[in-house]
Amino acid sequence: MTISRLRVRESMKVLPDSKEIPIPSSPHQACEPFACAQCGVYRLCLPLGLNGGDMTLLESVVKRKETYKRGQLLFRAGDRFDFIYAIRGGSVKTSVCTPDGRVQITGFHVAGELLGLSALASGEYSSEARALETTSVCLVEAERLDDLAQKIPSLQYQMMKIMSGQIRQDEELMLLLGKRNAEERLAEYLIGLSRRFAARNFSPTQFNLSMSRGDIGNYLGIAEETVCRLLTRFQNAGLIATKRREVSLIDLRQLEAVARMNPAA
Amino acid sequence: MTISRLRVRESMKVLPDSKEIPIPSSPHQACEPFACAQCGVYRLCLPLGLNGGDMTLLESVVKRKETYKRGQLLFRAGDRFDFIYAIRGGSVKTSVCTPDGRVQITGFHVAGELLGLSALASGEYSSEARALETTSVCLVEAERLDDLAQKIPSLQYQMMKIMSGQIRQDEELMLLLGKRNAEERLAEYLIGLSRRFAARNFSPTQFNLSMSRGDIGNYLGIAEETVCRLLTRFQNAGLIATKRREVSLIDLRQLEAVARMNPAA
DNA sequence: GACACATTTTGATTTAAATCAATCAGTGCG
DNA sequence: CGCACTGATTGATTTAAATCAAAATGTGTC
Repeated sequence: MTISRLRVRESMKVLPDSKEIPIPSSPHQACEPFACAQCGVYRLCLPLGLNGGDMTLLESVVKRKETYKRGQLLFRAGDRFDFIYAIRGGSVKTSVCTPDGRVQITGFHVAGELLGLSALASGEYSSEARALETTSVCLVEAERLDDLAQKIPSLQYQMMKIMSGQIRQDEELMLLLGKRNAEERLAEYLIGLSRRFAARNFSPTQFNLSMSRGDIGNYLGIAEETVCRLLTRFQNAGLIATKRREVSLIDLRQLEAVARMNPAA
Repeated sequence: MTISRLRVRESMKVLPDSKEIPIPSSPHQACEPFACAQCGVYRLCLPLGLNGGDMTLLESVVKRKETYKRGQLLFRAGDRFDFIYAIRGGSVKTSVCTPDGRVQITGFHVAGELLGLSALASGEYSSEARALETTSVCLVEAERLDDLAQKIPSLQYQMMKIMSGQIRQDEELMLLLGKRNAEERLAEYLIGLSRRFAARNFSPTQFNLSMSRGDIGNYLGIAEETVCRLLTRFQNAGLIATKRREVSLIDLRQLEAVARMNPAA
């Protein structure tokens, strides 16, 4: 009795990704100490009205500031939960995988975003995080988080808000993975990137993808080849222009029509 | 230039679900007041070591205890965030949808689970929740949540843990939607239900599905017909037995092999 | 600069699952 | 009871996207 046809599809194979450096025993150079208040992204990573005193308190638990190079791991699934990571610059992908090695990328993260929140429940990271390019982060010691939250009441609330936002974002991704075709997924993806860049005062119509076509496909639940074909199709239709990892969104309105998600904009 | 073929697939259509009662202007009977400490599921909905005093405090903000009948809405996406819902008994489905009306069910929830957490970030619910059968819930006023958290330090931490757990669970669903075939999805689904029932001291091998085949398919990102076909296939293979919504898991080990997720277990 | 290697692109073919189309239980009701 | 209705099941056919295959384009390194 064969339940399964036992054929292994491409999408189910492990990403080889030979570019990935195995395990960095210890991350790279530590940055010079500096104040959160002077950080360009602190508003994003802690979007709360901390007063001066609280800020100092916060700084006291920001343990280290480190940089990772392309392909390096920040943490892996199963690692003990030691730190919350706040991205200062660069970009990171997070992914989960099945015991048999299939990988699903669950997010691409840029400056101002927090990593490692899902580890709170169990004390170990449930996903892995890997730098897509040279990336610098701040680390907040998990152990001192409780302390800190006690001393800064608004902090815990803010963190809950961030987690709540994460849940909402995950709901969107589920909707995308479950109910949208390949074309809509990719259009939606480009629009989403555009919005995030806009929120960070980068150009919303012209940007550089730090992730490969394979990563995009994996994230969107479609094959790498399909990503290429669709990009070509969008380009031929005059919606975008691409040159390798450089993308220009030419007709955002039409792109939104393809994504069929945000009627107005 | 046709970007999209513009064909509307079944999976993209709105669920008609004519059984669903439009909007219950006000929910049904309110239960008699009672103590959380005596609630059969309080350990599940607040898995924390509250001492006597804290428990009393908690009870003071549990606003109402209500029941909903099959098909009734607890809340809708866009509604103002007024309450966190804790399920005492019955079951609820939550879903999100696109502006053009496609629906993705994001979870089925049973006794001891909290609903509405993703509303924290924006102040309005991002998903809708609908009772699958007669369901009773406790409501915690959102406004008094801050207060309460201040007074019971461990509560906020526990809520963060719950949210963290939700994020983890969503990651699993993304993996399932993005990287697993129909057979694996359904097998995994049955196993997941089994575990949840086991955790609540119900039979892990024999249970009643409160959701329709259509709901299961929607949740798993596969067509209703595919759900039926696979259930038949599993049955023919001697893995399960089904009679309408009654399911028996006969060979859990083999079922796990099909899901190919939890090697040991 | 040329070799090795990684990434992207394009084309041909296959396939898992969707859609289309009946039919078959259960359930409730006048 | 028999009629209407919802939900579940099974079969036939179509299709979107995967897989297989190959070439083209970049990138880094010694």
